[in-house]
Amino acid sequence: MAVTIKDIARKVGKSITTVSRALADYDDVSPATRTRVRQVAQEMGYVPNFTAQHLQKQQSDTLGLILPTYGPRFSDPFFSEFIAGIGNKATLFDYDVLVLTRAPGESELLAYKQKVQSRRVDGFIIVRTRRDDQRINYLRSVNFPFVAFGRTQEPLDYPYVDEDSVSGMRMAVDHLYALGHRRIGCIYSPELLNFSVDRLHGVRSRLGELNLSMPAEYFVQGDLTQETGYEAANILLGLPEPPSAMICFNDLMAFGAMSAIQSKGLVVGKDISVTGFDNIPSAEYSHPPLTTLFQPVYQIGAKVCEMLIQIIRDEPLEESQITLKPELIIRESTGPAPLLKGV
Amino acid sequence: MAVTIKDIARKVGKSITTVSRALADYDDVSPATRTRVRQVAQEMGYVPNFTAQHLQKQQSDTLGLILPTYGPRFSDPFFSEFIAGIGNKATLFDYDVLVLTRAPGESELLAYKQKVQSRRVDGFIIVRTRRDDQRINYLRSVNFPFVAFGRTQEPLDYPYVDEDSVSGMRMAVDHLYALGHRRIGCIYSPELLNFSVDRLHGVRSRLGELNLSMPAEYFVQGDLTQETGYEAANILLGLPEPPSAMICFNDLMAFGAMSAIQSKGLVVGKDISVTGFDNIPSAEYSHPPLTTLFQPVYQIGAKVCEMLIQIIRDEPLEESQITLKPELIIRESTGPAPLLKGV
DNA sequence: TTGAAAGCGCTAACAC
DNA sequence: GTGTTAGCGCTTTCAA
Repeated sequence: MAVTIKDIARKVGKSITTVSRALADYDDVSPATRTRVRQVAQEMGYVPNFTAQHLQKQQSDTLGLILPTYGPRFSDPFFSEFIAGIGNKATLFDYDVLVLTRAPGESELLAYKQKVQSRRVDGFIIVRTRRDDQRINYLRSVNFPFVAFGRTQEPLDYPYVDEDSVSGMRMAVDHLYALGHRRIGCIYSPELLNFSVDRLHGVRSRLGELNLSMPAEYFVQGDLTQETGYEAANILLGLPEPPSAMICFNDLMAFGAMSAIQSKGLVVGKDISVTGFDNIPSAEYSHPPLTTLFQPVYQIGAKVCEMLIQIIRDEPLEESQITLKPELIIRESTGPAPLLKGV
Repeated sequence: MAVTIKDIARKVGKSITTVSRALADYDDVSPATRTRVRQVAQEMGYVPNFTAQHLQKQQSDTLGLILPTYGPRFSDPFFSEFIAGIGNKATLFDYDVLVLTRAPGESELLAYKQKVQSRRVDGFIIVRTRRDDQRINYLRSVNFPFVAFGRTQEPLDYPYVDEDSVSGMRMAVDHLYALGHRRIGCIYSPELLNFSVDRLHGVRSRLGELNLSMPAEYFVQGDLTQETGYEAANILLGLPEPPSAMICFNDLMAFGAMSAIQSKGLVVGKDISVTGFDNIPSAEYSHPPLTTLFQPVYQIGAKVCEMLIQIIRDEPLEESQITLKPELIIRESTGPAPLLKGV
């Protein structure tokens, strides 16, 4: 069985109190005792019992992350990178990360409540914020520590890191416009997600300023998977007058779109241009390499995690609402518009 | 502050013991008391304190998963799907999953030891087994519950789920052979990973039986990322006599390889054939769609999780060592060999 | 400098 | 059917 401070106390011939203090580096233990205790602890392979320690301290040193999973095939590289960012930073500060999976909705919210009330975690990281986000509403209402990746539609006062989707999308539009594209289609994501709305706004506002037409059928919704990107692109390609460029709301859908375009015998970056969002590692090695907006997901995960730990520890945040400018990475999936029309 | 059984006891006018028993559905509480207690608990929004409960029960109802992360850009869809499988199954059985990230090596092993000794988790799920796996050696040595996805080189007695890499690869070789390919290259993965060795063996053994030559330069190592798949394919393409087909040890590397081939103006499935392994969702929507070996990662995650819970609960396993036959999914990335040589 | 004792919130053996 | 009591492993007053 596991070694406890009792075992150490017995061996050293001191009380458990002394052992506890020696281990915790209190200054009221004699150096001799301290040394002896620590040595014996080492020898016996003592590791504090996590549960006991935390029952006493009334904290768990654990961060919660509830992944919004939809279907069973949940394979978005976005999340593994985000988890890596969180995990590595948490390790640095001696926190653990509890990862749950829930489909958005009632059971998801229940999981938040249950974890909060059972004191299972000290704080939450919220990912993929929704326009009106019940998770955030709840955590705010009970004043429980959390940091979100993303904003909500109403500007609320809570700590987050987000990218500036609007300006990102405006950059994408500008890039395509400069290449001569005048018919620009868009494969967007569910409007439940707040970034979808921002990105849509970015696309639409810039398109409008440039006096480009934006017929309703140029906007097709996907669900951020490669599959729906493929299908959406096929819909766009089937239009009487298909767009010469497609703005996709993430890289995965962009890959699907490229694939659909290529299946029709068209060349991406020549016949039809495609842009993505995220710049997942694959984006650099797709064919053709993908023009996309770089969002440092790993760093954002790390940052969000660090902020949360600071909040839990009651340390002041230098900045509690961070908005990052995405960077447009131009690769070969975008090129000059094939036929310049209406210039 | 959170409601405790003490609060309920006070309100109901009973002892905390009775409350505890009523809540736990013991049969020695009067129906009236039980009903009353439960109702009050409900009203007050009582949620048991996780830590206290588990200090007492000497278990954590938590499963550990330590992800072997290398660089910062850890974005393998394999893992998000695996996590989803584990997470959803764990939810079903009321377990939580603790996810850590560690680069393979000393600190990783230390994390295992630390979590075991602090009783932080009740069991571990091991992913991507190594040939001689220290994690497994350790957990076996301390007799701590775990289930692995994958085997080790020495057949050890521990519970696992694995795919039959050898026969999978033999199927891939056969498929290419039937298409007329005689020069078959291979983009493999680090031999530290046990499946790499198995897959290599599968490729080599079948190639040998078919009397096909396998020059050393036809075997290039990658690290399972798209990037290295791209680079490895370029090496193969630069050979004086490049292979007409490339067998890749996962889908991501296959995508990279396809991209490299296409960058050279060659057509995948016509000039050069490519196969993958995993069948991640993207495989169906790549261009061309990828011929690959299907490994049901989500289901494996779920299965491994379920087995672990059974072990923790001391329930008998119907089968403790499961080997799944991968299924060859033929798509357009493979086609007839361009020039039939040496037939 | 050290130890006894209380208590974190809960469960369970035992007595009534 | 219910309460008393002890105890899970640890931290932390308080007293010596």
